[in-house]
Amino acid sequence: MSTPPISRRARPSKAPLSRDVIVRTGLDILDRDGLDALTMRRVAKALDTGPASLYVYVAHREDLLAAMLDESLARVPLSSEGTWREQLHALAAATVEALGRHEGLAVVALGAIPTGSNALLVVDRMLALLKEGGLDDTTAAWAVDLLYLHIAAAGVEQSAYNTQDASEESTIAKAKDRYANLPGDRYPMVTSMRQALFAPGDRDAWGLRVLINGIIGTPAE
Amino acid sequence: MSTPPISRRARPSKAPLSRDVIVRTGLDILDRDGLDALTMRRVAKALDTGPASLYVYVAHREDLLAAMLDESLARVPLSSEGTWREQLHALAAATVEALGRHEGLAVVALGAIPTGSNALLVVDRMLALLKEGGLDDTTAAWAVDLLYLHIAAAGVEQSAYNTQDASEESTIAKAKDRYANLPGDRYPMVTSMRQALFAPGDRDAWGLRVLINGIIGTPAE
DNA sequence: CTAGGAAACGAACACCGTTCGTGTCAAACA
DNA sequence: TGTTTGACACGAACGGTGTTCGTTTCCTAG
Repeated sequence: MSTPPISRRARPSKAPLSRDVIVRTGLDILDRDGLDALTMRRVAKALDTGPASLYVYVAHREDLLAAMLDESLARVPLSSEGTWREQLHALAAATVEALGRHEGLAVVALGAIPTGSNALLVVDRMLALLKEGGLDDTTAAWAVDLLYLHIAAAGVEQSAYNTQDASEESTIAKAKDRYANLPGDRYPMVTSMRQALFAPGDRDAWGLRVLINGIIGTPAE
Repeated sequence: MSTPPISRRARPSKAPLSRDVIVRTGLDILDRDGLDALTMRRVAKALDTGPASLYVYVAHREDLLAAMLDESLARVPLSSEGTWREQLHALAAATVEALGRHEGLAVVALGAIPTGSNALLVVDRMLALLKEGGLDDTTAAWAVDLLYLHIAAAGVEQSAYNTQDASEESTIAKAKDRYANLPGDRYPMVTSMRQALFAPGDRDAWGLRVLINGIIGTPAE
């Protein structure tokens, strides 16, 4: 194709590139088409440019993902009403939900020590609430570690569940099937408790209650 | 190159392909060179064949990873000594360690309902121990959910820590640095508790104690 | 000894992340 | 005002990737 080099002056004033618009565009694509679709080329095309241009603002794809993670953590409400327990529960639940809303982002948070500025705000708030609950420094530090790990993991789970290809058979239905046809002698408990395993209920809230109860009742060392 | 088509008869009796040898070769490569090195081409080359040949036994790369995950779960000792609590703790810790030994494998376990035959054995044993502890069906079911989630997440963390490129500066040291230079007014707790946050200690064991204590003290619904 | 079917394979497709060198433009300086 | 400069944008390419297709090879069953 012989596209003559159009002066950018002539074009209808393209919005300038910046780290922020790249991150936001990335989140758009992620939400619309999933993690596999989030390629540097795709982001570049959405911004009407080539992939090379992105590398001025972003070191590599992982860097972009980390920035997207922190951006999506910006929307977590840091304070709420109630006792410190209720506030901690609400904060954790909100963070899980923020992570769960974008497929694959929570995985980025999982292996790493929180470092983004918004992630650190969440951690800071958590520590404050734990201290308000009367925990000593060591227990509070370990607790925030454990909570953050759980939050990231729960976020992964939630996003995996949210992002079910409507086209293919539900993952849960498949698993149910598999559990139903298991040899009862090799897996006696799984087989006999099949019903309870798949029964509905608010497991997320229960999990957070378990963690908080356990933290309160288990001083470090 | 004019390599004349050598009849396989003439070759020194290449070991035949099979799902098992592919999975084992995959684990070898993963342990030796990391997740990024685990490409279909690399596995094929290690087996002295082309990538296309693998697809007879393996549906796609993810399928291979899932098979590798279950294979590495085969080595988890399912029973030990002590009270049901101690046994549950040991089982969970052993599973975390098995997952943590192979970089990136735990991530595969994270989003999914356990379905592999070895994963199911672990789940079955956990359910048995929880029932031995006197929990009702619903609580035991939710507890195994929560424990499995934690185990997978802890495995990811451990493998991320194990797989530190010896070449580059330790991730922990970098985080310590970042925490040291944080604005104290924006992150008061993180800043003031910096010491406790990075202090050593057996956080993994504490985390499991927290979970088990919490489970015992938090009946479902 | 032959026919059939499963396994292995070579080549290719459509992408990917990332880098390099060149071009362009707006602000800073003379 | 004219010129320099340096940051940004971009086209093209490199060296890979997972996966598929059509063909060839080989073992086994008749």
